[in-house]
Amino acid sequence: MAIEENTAPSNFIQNIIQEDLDKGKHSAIYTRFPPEPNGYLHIGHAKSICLNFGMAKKFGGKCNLRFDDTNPDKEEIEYMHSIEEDVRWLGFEWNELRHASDYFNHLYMYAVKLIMQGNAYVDGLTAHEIREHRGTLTEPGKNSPFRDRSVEENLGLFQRMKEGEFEDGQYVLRAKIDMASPNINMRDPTLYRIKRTHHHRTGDDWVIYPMYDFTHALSDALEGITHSLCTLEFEDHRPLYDWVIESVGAPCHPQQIEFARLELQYTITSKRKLHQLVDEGHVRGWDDPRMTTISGIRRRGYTPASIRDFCDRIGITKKGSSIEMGVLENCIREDLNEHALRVMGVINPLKITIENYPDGQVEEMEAQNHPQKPEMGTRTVPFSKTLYIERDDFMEDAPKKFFRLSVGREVRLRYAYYITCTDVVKNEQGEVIELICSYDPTTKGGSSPDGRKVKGTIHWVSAEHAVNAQVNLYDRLFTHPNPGSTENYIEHLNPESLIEVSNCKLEPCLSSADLSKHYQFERTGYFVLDKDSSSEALIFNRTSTLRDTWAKIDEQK
RNA sequence: UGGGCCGUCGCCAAGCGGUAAGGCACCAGGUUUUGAUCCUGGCAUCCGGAGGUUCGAAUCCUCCCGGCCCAGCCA
Repeated sequence: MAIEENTAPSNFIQNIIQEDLDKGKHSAIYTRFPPEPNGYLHIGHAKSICLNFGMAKKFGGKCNLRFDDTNPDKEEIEYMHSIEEDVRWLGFEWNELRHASDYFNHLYMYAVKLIMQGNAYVDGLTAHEIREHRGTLTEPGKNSPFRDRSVEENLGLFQRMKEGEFEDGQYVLRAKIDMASPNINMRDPTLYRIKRTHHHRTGDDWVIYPMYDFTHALSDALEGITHSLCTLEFEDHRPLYDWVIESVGAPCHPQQIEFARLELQYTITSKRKLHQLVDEGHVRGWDDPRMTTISGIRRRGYTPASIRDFCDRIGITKKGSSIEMGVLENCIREDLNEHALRVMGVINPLKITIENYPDGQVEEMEAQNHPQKPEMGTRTVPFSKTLYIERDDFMEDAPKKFFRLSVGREVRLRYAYYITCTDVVKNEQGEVIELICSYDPTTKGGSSPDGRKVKGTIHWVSAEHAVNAQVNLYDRLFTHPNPGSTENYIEHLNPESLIEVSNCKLEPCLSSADLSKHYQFERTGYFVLDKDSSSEALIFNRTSTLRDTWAKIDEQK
């Protein structure tokens, strides 16, 4: 843990904060993570969470969790709960939990102040007309005919907007800035709109709701935020952010700093598209283990530490970039290699009978829970005449480099005996359904007194003692490295992103697995119990495979 | 094309005028009762390109090339 906290490389935001602290601009820093509660958090949010909470932690400052709940059309309580759960799961605790809606009264008064100063006006143009007046990227906009209403008239109209005298869309409050600004955000942006929607927190108290640019800047200022960290697309909004704060004379002026959002190859990190995957049933919910939502990743078996490590490794810059999946996979493998209990599980069973092993005999073989960590202890695994091994560990016409089982070849059964395959049993279709083997009784525990070597060691499970389970094998959700950039990303869904395998044979101790334990099924991958699992029907999710150099060699042929 | 931002190894990323960190990936070898782990070594004479300033530039200046973002009463 202590090591983890110190591995994050420096980044430009950290440098700015350090400098502000050194120069005495601030005595302590205050950040915030401000999601809109309109969906579940994803891996991209994790980057922002780790940055905001991480900077506060590093410099002994504070960080708030604030729900940016100014658009009741899209927001729900359910999302707020999931967001809180996800932030906590990642290992962070907020200083205060706030909502932009906490400030609705305050915000309204600031708006009135702007009007009185002549910095805002009520516009009666329709949305369509406002768009036409805005101009284009290369042409300046035109002033609204209502731009020069008197302060009194604006005040009256704005109050009547608040009191619900008008229809939705009939009027908006706009900042009076500059319709000819080369920055389109400064062409008299909308500050308030009329929206008769029930708000999940303020109920029907309001029929006017403040817009993001107005709300966000002032919420930051009201909370005493020192560094307002957001993503690159808000760069053009910074002049407006500053304008709002300066114009209302807010108590402090937080510094907005933008960084690049996370792009992860072969996935999607857009709330809208994640919504579509869920709504159209392409996945089984927000927490489907194939989703890169925090809840999906959690169900898949990723650990909070591995996600924090990932966020540290990818860095913070202003450069648009796309991270390879391998980085994320490496993070979880590194963590799980360290902490996961080793067990044996056969995903695709092939029966073997050891003909020279006594009928009915059962031996308890001692196995280590972690070969590099004796302190993690040992367990016993029952061994008998009839076993299951992995189908892939047998090959009829095996090449020389194949270190596993084939007729006439000897391998080691992990923690048990050396066995040699003597015969193959096939069904009418010619498929191998059973192997006949013999064992060497002098090799108990897996080493031979004569010192002879075997190249391969394979895992196994005693047939009569095995527990049955369903195992879900996951692969990347998309076959395209950047599905979000394609015309129709749905077309690029990976049809093999989930393979459910039933009747897997696991060693007995797995019957007492629980959600908190991570396992390595030796030689096949890291697994975790699924939340839908029950003692009658065990279900495991594959978090990740192990690195597989054999597969790589095999592929090259 | 008006404005804003960005360009250092396949993917990330340090570097802030003194002569290219690190991680992932990849390659080669060693250890190993997981073809896992672990260990060792290799992997940019070069920093989008061209000029210029300087004893000295990825770092400063000029021009050019390429990419991303902005015209919601979304955030």
